[in-house]
Amino acid sequence: MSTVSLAERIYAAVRTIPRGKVATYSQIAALAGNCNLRRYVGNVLHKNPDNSMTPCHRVVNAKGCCSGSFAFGGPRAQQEKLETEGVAFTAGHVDMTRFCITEDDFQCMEMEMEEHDG
DNA sequence: CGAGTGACAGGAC
DNA sequence: TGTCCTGCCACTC
Repeated sequence: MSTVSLAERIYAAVRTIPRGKVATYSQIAALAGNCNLRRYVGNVLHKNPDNSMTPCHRVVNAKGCCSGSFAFGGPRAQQEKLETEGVAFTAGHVDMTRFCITEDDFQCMEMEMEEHDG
């Protein structure tokens, strides 16, 4: 069961995003245990933008862009980080058809979550 | 029109 | 107090 707080599970979910992929808020929320937490995901990421510990640059909205209004050091930094990992940008946003996590990735992430959670 | 989304804001416990 | 959840609502497809 959950031995950690919900916020920590959200971070853990973000950390399980495979390199070279991105995930949406809904997917992170689902991974954390409740798909209705999608609002809380953004909330919690904003409250703790410690991107050194949590690769929040791999978290984008459903369209594949960062919010635009706010990001750790600007949307530009997010793009550069992602490009370094192999995530290509198209017309200013991530090509979700290629870089959004798949169901396969999702299940791997769930297993990793269990390992961390116990 | 309905369904999905959200880097918010605020209420509930 | 902090953590969790949920509403609103404009926007997109």
